Amino acid sequence: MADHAHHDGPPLTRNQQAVLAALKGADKPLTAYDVLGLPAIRKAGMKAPLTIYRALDKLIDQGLVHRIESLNAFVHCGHGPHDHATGFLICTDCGRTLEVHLESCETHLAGRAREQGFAVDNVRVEMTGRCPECAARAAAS
Amino acid sequence: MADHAHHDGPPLTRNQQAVLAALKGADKPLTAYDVLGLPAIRKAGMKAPLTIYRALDKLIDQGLVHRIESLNAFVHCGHGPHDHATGFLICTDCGRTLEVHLESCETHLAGRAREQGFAVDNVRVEMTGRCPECAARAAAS
DNA sequence: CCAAGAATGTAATGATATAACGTTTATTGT
DNA sequence: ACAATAAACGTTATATCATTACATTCTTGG
Repeated sequence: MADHAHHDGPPLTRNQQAVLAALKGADKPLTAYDVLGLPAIRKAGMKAPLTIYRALDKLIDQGLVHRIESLNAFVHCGHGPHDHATGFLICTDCGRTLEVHLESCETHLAGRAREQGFAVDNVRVEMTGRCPECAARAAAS
Repeated sequence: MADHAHHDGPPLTRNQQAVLAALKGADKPLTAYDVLGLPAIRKAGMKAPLTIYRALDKLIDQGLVHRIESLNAFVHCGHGPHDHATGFLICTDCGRTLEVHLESCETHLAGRAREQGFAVDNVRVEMTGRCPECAARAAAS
């Protein structure tokens, strides 16, 4: 099996692979400096923030990683590349995020924009709240 | 007329008034350091970033100002305080933003979250693209 | 007035992100 | 294969965004 099973962009470089693997292995979004601090990343020889940001930029271009604006953090896109808008559910208790696809909503949102004469390129939705586990734990207490 | 016509929260302090006035006078979102650099702000005696951030925090609490996450910038809420979600249309050419209300969309978005067992507190939507003026200018060239 | 809480001032620092420049590695055309 | 080009990378410094810590002043209710 190729090292880019769901992916038809250019093959990933060593640095890009290392950063993508780091995000895949994390259970929540990581900042660039979080990534930089990981042993596996240091082992791969990456030691400057710019190295991480460059890899992240490419991964984002290819749709393999998303940036969570309100956290200044990055998360692996579990659904593989896709072209419709995505939303993120961010748990304020545990910090984990869930990605939701917004096929239908996107049309609606972009429509609200078009009413204003605005030509939309990109839609980002971030919602904070409690994930099922944390909501349950809070209810139990 | 009182100095808080559409507003029933606590009266604004001098610093808060100065920062709010700065944002009202700007034609696009300002960063905290943009605000700090304004002559009117220096005249008001504010000279440290923290002073600006503290005022912004209070204004945001009261719904008079919104933070645009993807710009790390702040904008006056032209609609007065409100409790439904808002979206921002951010022009990538001129940097101006338009605020749109998402009464109907919010339900939809929160519904997508609820499907996942997620209890949503807060919804933020940011869309990038071209404003009517910049789209027209681009088409003309 | 006086105590309590909120807001502010000041300095230092922490956290996030990019610029500038040179070198190395990969790709492409011939 | 080889040179030309482009992409990625390394290194250092720096720019940009935000908070901690602690002392002081202002406001407000008793």
